[in-house]
Amino acid sequence: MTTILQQNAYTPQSIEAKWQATWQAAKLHAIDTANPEPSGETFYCLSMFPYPSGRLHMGHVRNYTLGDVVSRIKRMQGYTVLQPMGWDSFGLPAENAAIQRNIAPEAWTLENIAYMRGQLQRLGFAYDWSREVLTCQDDYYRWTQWLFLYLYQRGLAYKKEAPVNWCPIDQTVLANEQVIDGKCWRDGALVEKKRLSQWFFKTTAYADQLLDNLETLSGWPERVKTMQARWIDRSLGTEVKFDIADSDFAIDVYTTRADTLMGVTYLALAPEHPLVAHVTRPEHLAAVESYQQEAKNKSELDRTAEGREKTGVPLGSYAKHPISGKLIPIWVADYVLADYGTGAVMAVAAHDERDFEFAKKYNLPIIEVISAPANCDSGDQSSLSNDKPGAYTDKGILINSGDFDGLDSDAAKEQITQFLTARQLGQAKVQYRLRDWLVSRQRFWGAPIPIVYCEKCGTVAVPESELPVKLPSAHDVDFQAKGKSPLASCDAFVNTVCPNCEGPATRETDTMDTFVCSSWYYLRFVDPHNTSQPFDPALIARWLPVDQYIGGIEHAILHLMYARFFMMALADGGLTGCKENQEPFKQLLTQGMVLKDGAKMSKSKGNVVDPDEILKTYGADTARFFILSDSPPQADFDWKDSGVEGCFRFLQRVWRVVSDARSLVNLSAPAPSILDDTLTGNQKDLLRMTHQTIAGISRDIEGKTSASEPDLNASFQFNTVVSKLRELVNFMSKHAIQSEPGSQENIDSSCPVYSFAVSSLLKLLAPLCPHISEELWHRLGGSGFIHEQAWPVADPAALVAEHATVVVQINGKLRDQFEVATDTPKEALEATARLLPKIAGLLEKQTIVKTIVVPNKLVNFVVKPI
RNA sequence: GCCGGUGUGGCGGAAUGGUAGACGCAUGCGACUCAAAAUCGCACGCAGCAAUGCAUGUCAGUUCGAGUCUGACCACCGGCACCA
Repeated sequence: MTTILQQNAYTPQSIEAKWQATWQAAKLHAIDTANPEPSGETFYCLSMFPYPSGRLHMGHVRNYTLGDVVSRIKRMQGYTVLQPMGWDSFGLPAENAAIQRNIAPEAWTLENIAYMRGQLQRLGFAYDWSREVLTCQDDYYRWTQWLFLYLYQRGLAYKKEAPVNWCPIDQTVLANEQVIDGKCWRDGALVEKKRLSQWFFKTTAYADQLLDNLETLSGWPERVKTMQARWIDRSLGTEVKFDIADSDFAIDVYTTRADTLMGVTYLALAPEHPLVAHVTRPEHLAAVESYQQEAKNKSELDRTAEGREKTGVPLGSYAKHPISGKLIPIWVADYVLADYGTGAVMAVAAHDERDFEFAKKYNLPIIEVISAPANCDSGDQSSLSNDKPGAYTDKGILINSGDFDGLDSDAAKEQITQFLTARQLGQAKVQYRLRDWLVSRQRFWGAPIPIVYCEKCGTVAVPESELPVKLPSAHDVDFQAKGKSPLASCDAFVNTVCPNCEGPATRETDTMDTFVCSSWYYLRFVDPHNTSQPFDPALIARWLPVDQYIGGIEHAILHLMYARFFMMALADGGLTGCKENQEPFKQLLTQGMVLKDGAKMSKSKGNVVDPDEILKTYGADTARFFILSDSPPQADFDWKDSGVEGCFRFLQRVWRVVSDARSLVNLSAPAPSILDDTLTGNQKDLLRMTHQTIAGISRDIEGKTSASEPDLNASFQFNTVVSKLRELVNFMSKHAIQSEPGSQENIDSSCPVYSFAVSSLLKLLAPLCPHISEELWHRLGGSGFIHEQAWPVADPAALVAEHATVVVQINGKLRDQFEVATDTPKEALEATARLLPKIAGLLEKQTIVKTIVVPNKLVNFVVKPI
């Protein structure tokens, strides 16, 4: 039995648990993706699923609150909303726990998931838990393996030996995208280069599509698109072949400046270039080899350090210029990167800063072939001086270039490329910075790569019927195996029979990068229990792309590009329902970080806020309300304990304002009309205020659009939603009294206007604070769940105020103001303004040049002295 | 260096080209209370007793009117960086 006292106090903990259980029992958030409501449109709202690290942090709370509010609003607006949740549950920390604490990775992972799932439930998120997926379970990773084979069969997965990034701490290779400033993205260890045979996904096959499609993603933040574009970095240039004198070899170089071809004075090869060994003159061999060794010993970071002095040694051999036939010395220099272009460059010292620096240092000739256009006075016009401070790198007019003299750079690029192509000395070439995605990992806790090596048949794909290739038990592997996958230590796993010839064979022992698992989870959520295929393409056609995706900016390149690659590759095989369905995420919101008192939360600083503590003290509604309040979602959010207090106070006020009047409020009463003349002035004011709040909040959640330049990035302005809810509650608590009749000043709580205000408030608050609004809704006798109610719609007639404050300006400066009835004619406004004593005084001895009148807003007198 | 973003009180932040600082936090004063907490009320950009003046990173421009539009610059944050 609850006592009167308890009924009157706001005790979030008991309310929240009760409603969470009730909603779950009523399957309020479960949907059938195969049969969405016939009437409603679908809306797929997805937050990036978490890695089960142990417990939620405030970044999760912010991410998932944003997604939950969007989902709940869309549902009230009539959409069939899919909001699933799952776990990105393969990964290294589980393995480290196994090593350090002797817990099996699976046990550690499942324990964390159980705890974190409980936290998500206590926060009241409206997930359809029947769709939960764990990427580490074989009913999921069997399809990750299936998709690997799908890519393999389409030539998009291949194995090759290549210099790869090796992290000495994680004891595994890394993708290019996982190396930041030469260091491992996870632990900051200096990455080493190793030559290994590894599996790659051919992301470069989609380089153009990944780049070009960015333009269609109008719902993505500009900075994410820019980051991806620069990562892919397409450049259009020319490959030029240089024959080597007295040799059968030729060196291909890549250049974007074919117009400078006649200015080439040497060639430079990367130390790793395979031809170095073949074209070095015997007398130079010792010096070249020692230079190569030196380069090898330097770390990636050292080699690319900013402002480093360029070095190199000559090979003693010469190349023939493809047009002039002149002999050009060949050098090896470590400023040339082995893995961009052809690993060799034609050096044009006069027009490239790096080549210029190198030529100066080693006294190589500098030939100017581009002069600044005549109408451009920036460049140094005096020709061939030896003491130029630097290279002229802009476009210009060709000189010293024989038949090409006088052309401008753009025309020259084209004509020189044509000239070379006709003689088979070169060709136009597109070059990307993007590399193929290295997906092999020498780790245990990941999806095994479903490949078998047979002595007779070679590399053989595991047949679909034999999937999943299951991970062995953690007891049977040695996690400490250095430099190779722990799976290689498990004979029972390694030794198998060839699916082709049934002869002895061994399994691939590497597992897949966990980013492979997370590249397709948004597809599985639509059809999570399918046992015959990863997902039904017909369902994908209906639900994809994800309407709203929400997550951290740290995935701007990694996850978001891999997922786009997957979707494109699947679209080409018809697995996404139709070929056009090739982008996974229509709208993307990248939320800012959660800070504490202006600083990044970190364990070492001891300023981490634990969501559990907040839940215990204030409840989920307060936590949700606060994290939505102070900053727009894209900006960083500063967690302040006093701010949480303020939000808790606010919800207590809502509780009081609503429940004080609960016997008088009638939620089923029809909404009063603003035209009803029996309403008092104050009642009309509250009615207008309520409609204005509905209109304002509805606008804030649709994203900003200005008439002149629609901002297509829908931004959810939940911080201003919070402000508007506070204003409405302020207004209500100021004007409401409890059934004290006869007062004209205040609003009787029993009047229909008050009931309307209360029901609107609860509906507007429901997506943000689902528990308190549900509780109050029921206490006031509302029918059904509040989350099933229709989103309120503002009455345009009630948005017009009765009075307007008109501002009077003189020469644009504010001088006075007055109140008038709305829509008072211009002439009357001007006349009234002139007669204001203050204005009249100021207008003396002035000539009015012009008067601007904006109805309901202002009167501006433009004056000058007589 | 290149690319992107952001600059508004003590703080987080509001402002369809039309009253800059909504809403909140912090602070101060007052009411209630034996007292405290809670709650409620008032004040709160800067200078000034006031009238008033000055204020949205800086400098120009457009406009009757600019935080908002245009141009140049500065600062900070983020991404990439010897990419030929």
